Amino acid sequence: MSRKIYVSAKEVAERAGVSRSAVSRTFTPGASVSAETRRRVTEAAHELGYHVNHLARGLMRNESGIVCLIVSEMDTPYRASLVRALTRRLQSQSKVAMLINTDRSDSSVDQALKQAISYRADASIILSGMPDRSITDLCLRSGQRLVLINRDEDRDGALMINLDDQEAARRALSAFLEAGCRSFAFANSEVMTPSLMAREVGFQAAAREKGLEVTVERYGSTTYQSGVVLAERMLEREHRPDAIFCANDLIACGVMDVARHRYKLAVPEDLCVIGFDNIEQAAWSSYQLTTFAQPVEEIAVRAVEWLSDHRPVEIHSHRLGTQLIWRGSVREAKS
Amino acid sequence: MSRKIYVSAKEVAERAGVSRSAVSRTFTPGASVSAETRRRVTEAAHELGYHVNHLARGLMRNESGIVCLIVSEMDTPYRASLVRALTRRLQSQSKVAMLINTDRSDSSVDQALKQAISYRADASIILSGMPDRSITDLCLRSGQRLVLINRDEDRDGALMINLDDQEAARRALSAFLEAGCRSFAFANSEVMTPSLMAREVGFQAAAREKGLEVTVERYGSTTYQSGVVLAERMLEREHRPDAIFCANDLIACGVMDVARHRYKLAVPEDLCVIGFDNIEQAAWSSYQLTTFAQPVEEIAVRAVEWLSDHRPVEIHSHRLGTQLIWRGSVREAKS
DNA sequence: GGAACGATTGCACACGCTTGCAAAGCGGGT
DNA sequence: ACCCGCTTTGCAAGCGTGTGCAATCGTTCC
Repeated sequence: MSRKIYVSAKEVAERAGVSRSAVSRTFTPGASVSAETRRRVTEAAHELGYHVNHLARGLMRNESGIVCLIVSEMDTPYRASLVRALTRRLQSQSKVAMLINTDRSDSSVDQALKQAISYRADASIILSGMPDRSITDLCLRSGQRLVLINRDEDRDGALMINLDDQEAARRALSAFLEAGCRSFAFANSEVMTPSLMAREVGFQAAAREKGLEVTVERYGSTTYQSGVVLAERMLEREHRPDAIFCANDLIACGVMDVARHRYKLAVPEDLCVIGFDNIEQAAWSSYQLTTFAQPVEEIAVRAVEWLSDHRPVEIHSHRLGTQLIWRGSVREAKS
Repeated sequence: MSRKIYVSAKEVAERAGVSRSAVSRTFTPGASVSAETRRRVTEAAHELGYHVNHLARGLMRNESGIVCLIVSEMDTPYRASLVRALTRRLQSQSKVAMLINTDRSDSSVDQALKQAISYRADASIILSGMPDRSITDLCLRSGQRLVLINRDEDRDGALMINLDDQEAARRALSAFLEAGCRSFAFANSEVMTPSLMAREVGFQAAAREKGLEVTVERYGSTTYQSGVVLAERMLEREHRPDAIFCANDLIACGVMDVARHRYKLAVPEDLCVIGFDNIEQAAWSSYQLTTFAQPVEEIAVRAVEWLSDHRPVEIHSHRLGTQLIWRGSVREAKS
């Protein structure tokens, strides 16, 4: 099966009886072509099924139109929705997403960034892991733009988009307090992403300000199964918490299921739960989880608008707010 | 911010004191280079941060290494897991996934395929929608490989991967029968994908063979919310079904939640439910949904192995089996 | 009619890479 | 010493574009 079958501008030019440059210009917005030439070219192109070769164009322009999304566990609800929002946004700016899957290891993120470089991506958006500084430097030096989402470490020249996790944690605590809760716990994974840690630390700090203690438990990664284990550990105890703030909606779902099915606790009467992310399942009637909504759409907008912003960049960091979505996993305030 | 900052093979060659071809060959597996030259080149390359330009390489070789994944609603659990499996698999073959989001419309799929052509993708994998024949023909003529997953329509030269939906539907019916169910329903969306329809038709046909009737209800798309509406319609009736086969796990979750919370039915005692896909949530203890597992990994393997298979292709179609995962949403057979 | 001017167009080079081809190097066998 | 065969290397052509530059064309104005 031969392969050099794509039709080229040259063939279109011959068919249309014009020079090759005319073809090129026809497909270059803002170039100078007469209406007649353009017509003949587009016609010939259509007949032959010609499409500009973006690889060659990228070679010339030093601008491939490719943006790499570097992400691990992308089948997780929150990640998936973010990836979707980003690809949509990119497409609307006539860029295209190259999806690179990593495991949690930073070395695989390094590997992914090298891929990005090889394909001369205009930018890379990192949703998981933290690459080595030498690699990010290389990216930046190569003229690539870099966006870090929810990774706190600094990289000069990269755009960092973060949430106000601490603020959210404080709100969570006051929601619990208004509901009359007395004993607080935080259910975390062992992943220790800065943003996850900020939730934990923020929750603890807010409690301490009120003279309250928080039991922190950590286990595994940010999954439903971890939530199951965490809940078992927490609810086994003598003094069970009556309020659990979870690093994550998935964990929260696991916690709720164990609380209800295994310990026969009623949510929110016996136990209040707050999650984070507002994944789709949080709204399902089995959970009705009160949680913080990540501004996924806004994250995508900010990330992508920064990519196409050709001015020398000033703002390198956004801290976006989250919205507390009230559902049924926290008691109504006693009025 | 200037842009032509990527280091090229020429610079590496100068630094290493060799010809530019030597550099090229160093990075071409199987090319003839002496150990010494290779060493000097890799060293220089490393120092300068050189990475082969895949755009230019693709231009020469007529092989970009890019594979387009064309998909709608990719934040849906099943889709997300498939996308993940595919990207992983592709990466392991040192290909890379370009992710294109479409809405349900076929025209947006056409658009996506044109993108694929523009980037000279080696192949396109279509997970949603059905593109116009003229476009797929163009793709094939251009030497692009095409994989259609779960879309039944024929396209000569494309690989089609389907599930044995009908067979699964039959198994669902006999599972219900063994559980002693009497009144059967099928909860479908209005999407009418061939594969969804096969489940419906297969279920109905199997029932008819036993002289039984199936109530079919269709609504919306294949989401949790549709499941909610479908369940309301079905359970409102005089004669409620005591067995519902759902086109989809998401629908099944919606159905179960409505059955339990709104109609106070016990699953599986009052109502048996079977889903399809085996999404992660099906295993959550709030659902414990008995469902058919799609062989996601195998789909990915088959799709990708076909892409790198350079022999003239013979087999153009796979029909893969599904596995019934027994959980708690169907009664045990009375022994 | 001629000049001046702007809009089009074609030529040719550049982008960074691969690869066929021929020249060069190297070693061994006679 | 010579020749043969194999490996290594450099040269240069080509992949499909974009674009600066100069040439051409058509129009308007005096």
